[in-house]
Amino acid sequence: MSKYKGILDHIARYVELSDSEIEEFTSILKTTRVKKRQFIVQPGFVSEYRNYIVEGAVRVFYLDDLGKEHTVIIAIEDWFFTDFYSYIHRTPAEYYAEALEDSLILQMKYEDVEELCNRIHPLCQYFRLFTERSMAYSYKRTISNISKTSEERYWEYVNKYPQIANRVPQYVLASYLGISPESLSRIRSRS
Amino acid sequence: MSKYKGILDHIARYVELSDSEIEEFTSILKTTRVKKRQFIVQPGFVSEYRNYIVEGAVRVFYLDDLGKEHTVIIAIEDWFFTDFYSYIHRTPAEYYAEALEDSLILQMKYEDVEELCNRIHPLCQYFRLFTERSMAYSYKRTISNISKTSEERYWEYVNKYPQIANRVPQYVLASYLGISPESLSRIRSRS
DNA sequence: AAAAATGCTTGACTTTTATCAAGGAATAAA
DNA sequence: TTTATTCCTTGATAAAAGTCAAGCATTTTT
Repeated sequence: MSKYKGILDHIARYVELSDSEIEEFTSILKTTRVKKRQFIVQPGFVSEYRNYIVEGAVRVFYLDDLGKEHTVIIAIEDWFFTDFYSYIHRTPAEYYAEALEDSLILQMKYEDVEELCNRIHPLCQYFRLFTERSMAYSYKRTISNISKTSEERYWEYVNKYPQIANRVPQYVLASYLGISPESLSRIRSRS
Repeated sequence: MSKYKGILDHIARYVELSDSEIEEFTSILKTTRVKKRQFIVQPGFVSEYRNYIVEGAVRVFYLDDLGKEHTVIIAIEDWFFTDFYSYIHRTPAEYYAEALEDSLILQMKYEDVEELCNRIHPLCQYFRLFTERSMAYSYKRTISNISKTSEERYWEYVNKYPQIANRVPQYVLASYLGISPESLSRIRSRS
């Protein structure tokens, strides 16, 4: 099965592309394999790509002044990731993107995406609609962060993404939820 | 000066529309005046519109089971607001949008926006690019929420939006930052 | 101008979560 | 299979923030 099937299905959930448009789109995709613990994005370098995960798992995290990690994105198959601010504004990244497992990713360069979105209206629609949905989801996470207790956020995540919760290290999940690893361990033990 | 100037300038920051496209776009805008404390969106009703503030201030908040308010958006002139999840998925809203001041807003219906985005490529580009920027910003807020102390979040907000911090009630700002009103009062007093 | 409602502050106390430190379990490397 | 490394757990303590309650100040309403 083509390595493009996943991403093309993803697009097809929103818009219909002609065969030639599909061909144009797949032609900008760069296939990359990364090993566990490898960095795909690093502070100081512009995040050139939107990345789609065909197989594997990746996280995007921020390393603060005290050396603590704060995870913004935990992504598995069929998810996109990048340092979005860096990608869009063409400024040096502030985050790391790190492979949590050996992964196969598809990368599309900013300039190529913009060029295609200018030319291909349905593709522009796809990114618009998909980003709007991501935005709606992002508000939900914000509400969760400002209104729920650590314990509530943990169980909410486990219910929503049971497969991910068991797949990534606990300290990664803790740093995603804004909880110390010790506290997360205690939350899990009392129940 | 036209009440449309602000929103048209906003669009012009991203794309160029022809006169007829501008005409088509402005024709879907509904002008609404709301009084302070009036609700523009309420739980149970679908959030039909994307709302743009010409003059005034609005907040979007969630009322939890314990009766506590959690503010997701504080918006003033030249900002958009809606219950994004409800607006996009056409499901009943979970949030309130409440005018913090007497306000003048421009409302565009979901169906009209979709129809125009289908027909007018530059408008689709506008919403895509703008939403992507909102998304990049949203990640910053997430990082702030999971990695910073209440005090840091407060000063970060005051530095970023000094005019808003002095314009909205303190308990609104507290509920936006995920802090109790009492704690915010104490944070302000020690400095 | 008086009364009511709203918003802010402060104190005392409680709860939650973080921190520091040590040890154990599991996994990966030699 | 032994040794390292990584990850998780647990206990003791400290810090941060929330809660409850009362009072004051400001604005709005009558």
